Amino acid sequence: MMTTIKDVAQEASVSVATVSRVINSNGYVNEDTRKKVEAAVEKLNYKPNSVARSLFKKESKTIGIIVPDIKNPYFPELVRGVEDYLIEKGFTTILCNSDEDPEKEQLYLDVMKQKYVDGVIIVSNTIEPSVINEYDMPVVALDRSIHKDVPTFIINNREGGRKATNHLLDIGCQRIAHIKGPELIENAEERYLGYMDVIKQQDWFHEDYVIWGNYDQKESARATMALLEKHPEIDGIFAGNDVMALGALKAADYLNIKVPQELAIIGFDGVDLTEMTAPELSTISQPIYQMSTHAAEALIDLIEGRPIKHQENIFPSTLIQRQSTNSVKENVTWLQKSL
Amino acid sequence: MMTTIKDVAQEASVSVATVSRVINSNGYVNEDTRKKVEAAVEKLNYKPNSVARSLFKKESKTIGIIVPDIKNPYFPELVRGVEDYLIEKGFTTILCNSDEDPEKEQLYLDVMKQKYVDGVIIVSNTIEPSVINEYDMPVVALDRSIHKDVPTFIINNREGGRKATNHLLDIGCQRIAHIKGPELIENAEERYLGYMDVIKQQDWFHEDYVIWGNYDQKESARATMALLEKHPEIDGIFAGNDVMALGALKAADYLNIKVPQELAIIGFDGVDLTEMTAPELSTISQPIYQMSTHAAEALIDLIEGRPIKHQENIFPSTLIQRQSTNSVKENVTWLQKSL
DNA sequence: TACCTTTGTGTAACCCGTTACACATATTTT
DNA sequence: AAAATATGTGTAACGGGTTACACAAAGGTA
Repeated sequence: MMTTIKDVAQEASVSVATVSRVINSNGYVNEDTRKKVEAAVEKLNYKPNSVARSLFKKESKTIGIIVPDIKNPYFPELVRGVEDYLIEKGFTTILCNSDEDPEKEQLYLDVMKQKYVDGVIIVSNTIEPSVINEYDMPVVALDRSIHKDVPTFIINNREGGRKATNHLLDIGCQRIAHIKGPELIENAEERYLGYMDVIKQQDWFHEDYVIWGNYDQKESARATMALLEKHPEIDGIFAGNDVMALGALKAADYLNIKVPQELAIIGFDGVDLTEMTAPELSTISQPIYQMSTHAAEALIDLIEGRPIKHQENIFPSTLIQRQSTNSVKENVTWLQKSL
Repeated sequence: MMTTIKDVAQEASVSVATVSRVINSNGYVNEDTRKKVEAAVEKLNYKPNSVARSLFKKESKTIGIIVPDIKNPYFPELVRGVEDYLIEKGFTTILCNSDEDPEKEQLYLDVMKQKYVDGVIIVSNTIEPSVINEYDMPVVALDRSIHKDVPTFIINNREGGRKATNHLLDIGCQRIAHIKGPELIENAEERYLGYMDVIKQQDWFHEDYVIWGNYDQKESARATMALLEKHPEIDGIFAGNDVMALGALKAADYLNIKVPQELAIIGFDGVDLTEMTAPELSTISQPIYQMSTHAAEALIDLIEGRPIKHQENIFPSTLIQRQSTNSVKENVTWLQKSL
């Protein structure tokens, strides 16, 4: 059915070893022989069988990426960056949704190990470093750090938290609340600490001003409703991610509080969503695509035995000011720009 | 390094054939022997090497899914449905972003063929049926049909288009425009035809009322701006997908047109996004997750040689009415429900 | 000229499972 | 009791590549 290396060898009247040498460009091959073989390959439309090659070489030109849930708007861009980079380098990408469940993570790692997957990019805060060790595969951590021995690609979340909070102060907010992400997720904690760094010097700070949104829009909206009803003095909200910021926007809309005139809102991550709403959402933007291609690049370096330049790669975040933190609703949006 | 079937055989003092019989539960194995082998497997923590198995069996327990772009909000849910179903059945999922480029599609198919990928789920309107034929792999088409010989999982887009348009009429719209998706995409054409089915009987219909949004928010917003400025009589818009509906919402906001009081907007697809905006977006919802698990199920049936029940699987769409098509802004949202 | 190195190619072992086939013993069937 | 069938297990070929090793011929060096 499929043409094999034997067929090509026969067609070109050489041995399989020679064919192998030609297609892999290694060892000595006479110029005439090479041409004969290439002609045979062409004629028979031969494509080497990756599985056979994998078996011998103990590699698969495949990597896995484990994310909590591809439906979370942060991850498609991340995955896209990884996949784009890898296909370019001749690798295919296996997608795994872990739901932050350590058992699922291990199941995926088991399967991948058995398939000789060459390496894994992991977004996780539940996985134990010892587990990774056990599998003895190249691993890099993306968006969330796992252990100092695992090359890590993240942004400075704490500084981002400070940027967001300072921005709200800069535009004149007097009482700033924070919607915090899940307790177990390190980046949520860091963003919160960034907020605290700035806010703890303010004499008006009140512990009620930190609410809990679980990186979920609906929970965030409910919590924001409760907050705004109890503390109508709040005039600025820094949400730990964009989805929660949209929840806050929702709550404000429901309570007929005008954004940004009466309440300024800023999110975190810079997902595409933030440009889609009205008002458009200010955010601390992560270079998601860049981070992911760099992580993929590092993984390939690990796989191919090259030294990793930096174990810890911290990318800069960028404040993007849009309508949700403008005191006058007249800043330039993409819609205006394009007219 | 890794334990192999030989190690297990030695540990249990049996042949490799017997070990293979035990782990695959086929052929005759004495109860005592089985236990001995199982103990050895346990003791050595043996996991069979999938690559060796693949080589012999010419199968890989891996499938591919080709989507235009995982960043498009419609696809994460689709991919999630497929992945969830397949991991359950012991298959892993390779993700491919084609950007609707036939060359990329072929590149992915080449790679997958070489890796003995067992089957492919394709979302494409560019791929030629002859190409699929060439590869001789199990294929199902999802969201977009390819050819009548390829099992297809879609919704009735034309009927959905009619539903959307009729809904706008039902709530009292007098002049209804349509934002059409890309010309080459069949489902965009169908939704447009559904709109026409309803609208062509109206004496007020004007060809200007159909504008072109390319399934893109920004293009849609621009086109809508132009439309509303030229035709202020428009009081209802049916957008060919949710992202374009958000573009229309954006345009309305920019022109200070109140939604839904002055302009009703309805989208198509039912992606999560539609619940996130304020106002929440009415939409013709697709059972995305269901469709994708059914497609995955059919693919497995094909792979394992079972007959496919239906070549063409058309799922029902559902009208979801939310704030963007309510003449009074008081319908129940998830935020209210949860209070 | 004798010896060494480089070039060129084939044979066969190897990667690690699966299974056809052979063979032996146990259980039924007639 | 003989024949037929079911049960249990091992040997070795196989899948389709890669590469160590052997060997031969050509080119270079002293």
